[in-house]
Amino acid sequence: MFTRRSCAICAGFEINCCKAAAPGQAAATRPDPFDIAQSDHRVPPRKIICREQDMHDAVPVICSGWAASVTLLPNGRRQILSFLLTGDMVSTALLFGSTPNSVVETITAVEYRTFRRTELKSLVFARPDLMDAFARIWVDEKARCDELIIDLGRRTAEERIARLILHLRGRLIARGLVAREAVTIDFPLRHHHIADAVGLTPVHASKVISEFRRRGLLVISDRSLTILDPDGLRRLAELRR
Amino acid sequence: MFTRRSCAICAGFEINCCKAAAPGQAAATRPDPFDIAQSDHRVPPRKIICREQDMHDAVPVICSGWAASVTLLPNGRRQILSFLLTGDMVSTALLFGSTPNSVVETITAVEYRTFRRTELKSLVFARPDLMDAFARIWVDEKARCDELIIDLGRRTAEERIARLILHLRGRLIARGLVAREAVTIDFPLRHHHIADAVGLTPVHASKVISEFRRRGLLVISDRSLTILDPDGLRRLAELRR
DNA sequence: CGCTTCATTGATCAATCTCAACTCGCGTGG
DNA sequence: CCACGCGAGTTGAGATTGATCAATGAAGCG
Repeated sequence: MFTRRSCAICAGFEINCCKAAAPGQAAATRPDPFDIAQSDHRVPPRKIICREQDMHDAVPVICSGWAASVTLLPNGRRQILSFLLTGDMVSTALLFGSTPNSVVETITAVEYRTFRRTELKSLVFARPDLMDAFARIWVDEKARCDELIIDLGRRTAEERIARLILHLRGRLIARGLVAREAVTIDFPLRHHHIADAVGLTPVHASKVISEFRRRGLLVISDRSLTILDPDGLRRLAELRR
Repeated sequence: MFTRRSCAICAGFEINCCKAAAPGQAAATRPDPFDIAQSDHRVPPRKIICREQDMHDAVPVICSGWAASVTLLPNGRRQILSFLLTGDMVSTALLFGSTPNSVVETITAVEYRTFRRTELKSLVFARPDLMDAFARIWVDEKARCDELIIDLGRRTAEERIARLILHLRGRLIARGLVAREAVTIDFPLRHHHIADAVGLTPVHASKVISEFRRRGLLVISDRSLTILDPDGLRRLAELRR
């Protein structure tokens, strides 16, 4: 079983079915987790966790590390639909047995835990409080989805990349995985991840990031990100011109 | 109260809370609809139905006509997140009181019906069968959202437009609003709607559509769409090169 | 040590945008 | 009834953004 610091904002914890969540700091404020089947996995970087078919009865939650949900097009192009961070459920739609047309790929080493879909579903449905927690996760997921549509449809390369970076940082902060005031944070994404997430080529992403560095906005190096000019970056991310 | 032919696949009917659904053809196969508050509205084309704030306690369902959920950017650009057709719920996330960052604009004249959020929510949650129906709607919505991300991120203007048209047609057919074999269908979208939906400028959308016409794939004119070469269009929509 | 992945940079190309001009149809008000 | 303005579609020219191709070097890893 994994040990983590961040169970308190994990999807599995909010829905209170993750056994790892109970023994630690959570015990005082929470009832015992529901006893539903779960299985734990450890995967190295750059591996595929689950393909379309594997998902029929399993709902995975990321316990640690970074992954991405990516769609592969017949012509070899890739689009990352979302990054999955520590504490993320892979997809809320899985609870209803929808077959995703994407694949989950690890970026760093990843620990994840899968729950039995049917069990998890009946548990969530049986309890309004769990359903509310679940709904919150779902609404978040949808909101990010909409944001990405706007980014891809109507924003420039610079704006997209600036926004991606700020959004990721925001999610990490919201999860308590990064201090709000931290200037430098772990950042395992390669340029090709960024490119695939915002609909650009790795070459162009590299050019934009280099330009950001040149302008003193941020530095990405050695698997870490340093935001030197948060306001400048935010201005860029919000609005062109 | 509105009269319609298509209640059988309306979101409001599936969740069985729309009073209009019961008296007609549905009575035989369905129990009486649940008695929750609803209010009916009629709006002319090119009007905004609901802004962000109006939505606090209302969940609208389109009874007839076409509308679009659109986001307005500070620099004047627009992105259509989804088209809303007869029978569509504006957004499943509304059930959970999420505030959308989009506005619903009518394209044709629209009739819609709003339900009280809290009532609808407790009704759906109380009954697993309704919840399943609701979940299906939600999963559909998310799937279309993901598709759009892929389109905007990784497909050309031609592919995007071809796919949009085929998808819309597919939805209309699935709803029984259009015969599967129909060659010409009602199509009230302006070029700027298409452009805003697939992240292009109206002029470029116009050029692509003209090119489609020149190649004998389809004709859009006089508020109707004729697909002359469905296979050619499908081939184009699937895969570049 | 050799291999692969990754980042960088420059040159050139292609897709799409911007700007502009023109047309058409429609509704409105004089 | 006509003039007018407006929204919409078309088309062309030129500008811009981002893609493609190619070469190079650095870093990680068996």
